[in-house]
Amino acid sequence: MRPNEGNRTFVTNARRAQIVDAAIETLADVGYDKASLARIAVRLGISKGVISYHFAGKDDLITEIVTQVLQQARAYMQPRIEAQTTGPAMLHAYIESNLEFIRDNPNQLRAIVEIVRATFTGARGPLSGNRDAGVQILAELLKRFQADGGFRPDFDPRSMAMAIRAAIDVAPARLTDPEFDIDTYAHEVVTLFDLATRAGER
Amino acid sequence: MRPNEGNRTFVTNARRAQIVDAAIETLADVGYDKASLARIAVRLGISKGVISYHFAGKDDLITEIVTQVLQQARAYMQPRIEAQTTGPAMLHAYIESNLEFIRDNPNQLRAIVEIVRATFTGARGPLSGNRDAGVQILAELLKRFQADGGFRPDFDPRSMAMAIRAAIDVAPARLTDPEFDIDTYAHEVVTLFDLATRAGER
Amino acid sequence: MRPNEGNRTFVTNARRAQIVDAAIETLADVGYDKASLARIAVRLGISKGVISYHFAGKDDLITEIVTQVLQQARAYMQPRIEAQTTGPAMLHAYIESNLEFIRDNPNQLRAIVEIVRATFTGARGPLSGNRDAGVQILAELLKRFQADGGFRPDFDPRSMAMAIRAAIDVAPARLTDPEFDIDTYAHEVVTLFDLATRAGER
Amino acid sequence: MRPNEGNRTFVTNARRAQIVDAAIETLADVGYDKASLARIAVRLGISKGVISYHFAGKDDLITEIVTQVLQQARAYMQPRIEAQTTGPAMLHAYIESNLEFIRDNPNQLRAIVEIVRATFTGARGPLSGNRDAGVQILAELLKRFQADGGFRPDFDPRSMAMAIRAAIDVAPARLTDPEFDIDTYAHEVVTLFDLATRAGER
DNA sequence: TATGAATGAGGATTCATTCAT
DNA sequence: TATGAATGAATCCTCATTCAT
Repeated sequence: MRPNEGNRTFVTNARRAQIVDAAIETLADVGYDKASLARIAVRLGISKGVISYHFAGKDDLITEIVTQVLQQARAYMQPRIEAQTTGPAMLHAYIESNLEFIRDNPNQLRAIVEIVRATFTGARGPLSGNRDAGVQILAELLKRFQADGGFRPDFDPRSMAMAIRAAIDVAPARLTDPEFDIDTYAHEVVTLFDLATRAGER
Repeated sequence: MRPNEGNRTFVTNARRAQIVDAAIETLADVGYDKASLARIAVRLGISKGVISYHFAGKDDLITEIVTQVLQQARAYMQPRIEAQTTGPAMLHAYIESNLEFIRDNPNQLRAIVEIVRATFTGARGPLSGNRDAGVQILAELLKRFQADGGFRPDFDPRSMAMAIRAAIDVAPARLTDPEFDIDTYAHEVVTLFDLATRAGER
Repeated sequence: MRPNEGNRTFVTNARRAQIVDAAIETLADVGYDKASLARIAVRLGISKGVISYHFAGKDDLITEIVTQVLQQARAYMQPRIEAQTTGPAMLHAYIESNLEFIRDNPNQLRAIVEIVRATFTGARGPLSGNRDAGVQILAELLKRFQADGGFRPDFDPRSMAMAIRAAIDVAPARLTDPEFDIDTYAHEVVTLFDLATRAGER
Repeated sequence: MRPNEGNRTFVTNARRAQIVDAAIETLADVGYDKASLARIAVRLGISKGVISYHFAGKDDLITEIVTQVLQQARAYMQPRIEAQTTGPAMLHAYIESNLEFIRDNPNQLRAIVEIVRATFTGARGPLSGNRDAGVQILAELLKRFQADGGFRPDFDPRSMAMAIRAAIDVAPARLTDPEFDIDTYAHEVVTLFDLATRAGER
């Protein structure tokens, strides 16, 4: 019998975590469609069946990864963002905490990006629901501070949010490039979107 | 015997073009990994073998798609960009012509994005070489006009180029969203990067 | 250590009975090949391992089901049949008690039929031995009363027994059909085989 | 590309027939659930993929078998049955032609019986629609001649049809039993149902 | 007694590719 | 040129069984 959510033993949770980790590394390594259960199992040195035992199916595993990483990301970033009181400070914190989290969890993020991208096309896969949740949340934040006068009033929050998220989401894939310095990039992106959103005399 | 590059007949070229078109539509429709040769062949109403006959393999077909689309894109955008003499005008033209080309050739671009994404990860696949050619070219342009004083001198061209390309490359996937208006987006992106790069007293 | 037949505790026997019941329901529900140990365990809310603990294997469980149901069936039908003294009365009792037992124990019988069917083919499985025990016993009965003059002397007892058993064994599967009335069917089958076996002037 | 029904080549049809034959033998040999595509392929000495190439899936293959065998059976039996003008003669022809066809095509019939039985349970599988077509058709025939006075008026046609079909359908599985003589059985079954349905003074 | 955990074989299906015609 | 045919590997998944606890 497969362990259902309610009552999982310690060992079960450890195995699940192990499998999730291996899956994340595999996704980061070889991409979504090459990240087969077999490959993940090999990386762990276990049988394919173990994964099937601990997860209802590939979708279940993928969902778990997304849930887990997003939760970690939220835990890291949310307090930093919500601590800010002005629009520019919020945006600064938003971009910086995002890119820092990416820097410190490159595989996790590469995996997520792989999943989102693979899932996005054709509305298939286990994510179909919350796919541009990220853009929407950021757009709401921008709109709020725009109303407060913290930003220039004449930009479209959704377009701006899309551009910001695009600038962030592109980072995980670049991390393998030795010429890419994510801290420099973070500083540049913060500055550019500060200039792009700042209220004031022109 | 398979026709080698040198001497291709008219029919051969027509078939190749046909197959490339069908492949582009399929990629745009169902994504990279579901875009099997079988699916492409069915869309054309031909046998799978035809594709194998005209292309050395799937990689060859993919490469051809990329080559062809990039060439079209270049043909459309390059004159417009090179007609400009100032940095801001060049950037305006760059962003606008990119997004216009995307608007007018959504399938081509979705296909390219699918290919890049699938190919990017793990340095495998037929694109491994020129993967951030786009970023590099744009970075060069920015650097040039930065030297001329057309842009503020203190941004990192490569980072800026990455952010710009990210904002552009995210568009094809959004085109299916009925709430997404690419013209509005184009205008917003032009404005935001104009503000972000503009030289001058602040 | 697995409990061997000799000394089984009360709890062990209770568990075995529980498992047998769940297995019967599962077999009746989803058929032989979909009746996996996992499904049976889920129906009981226990671990798969429990079944493996109490039974040497799937074959052992199946054998137990057959043994148990056949014993119940015999207990129900045998007295009724043996109480008769004439051929026609015996046959009447045989058919009627069989179909009544089926009516009152539909799941048990559906399970048995599933097992027999799956087992029968290819002489594999745990039943290979006593598979047409039913036909043989009935054939003996017919032969006996045929010798006594209770039936027409010129039918082949084995063929007749096969036809009778076929008419009976087909009933369990029909029970789910709302248009099928087993009491009507019982009456019809009794009549038809009465006519078919009756001795006498024609 | 898979050959669709419309335009099949000679070779394709030959292969399909070969596969259908091997599938029939396999079904007859080892039963429905053990009759995997792999096993069928091995019997033919071909790759599993060949079956997938010629048939859309297992269901497609099964459906083809059923269609083909039923068509052969109909072609053999229908003229014989329809040539009769009286009820008893019709029933005689029905039972006899059925059992002769079974005798001459034992594997085909064993396969069909396997499929029907496996499919029957739980309304799953590719046959769900026409499952007791056989009973219904026979019931109609009986009812017609009953109305004509060719049979005794007081039996229930559906119950009688069920019993007759049951007696017939049990034969294929018995064919492996060396003690079972299908011609004797046919004669006995004809006689018994003749007695059971015959109109007249009693 | 019972459980959770793991295994490895086997299930159907899809795929890119090859080859004879 | 084009096709149909076949291959074999890889996909995910389900299963009966075993074993340590």
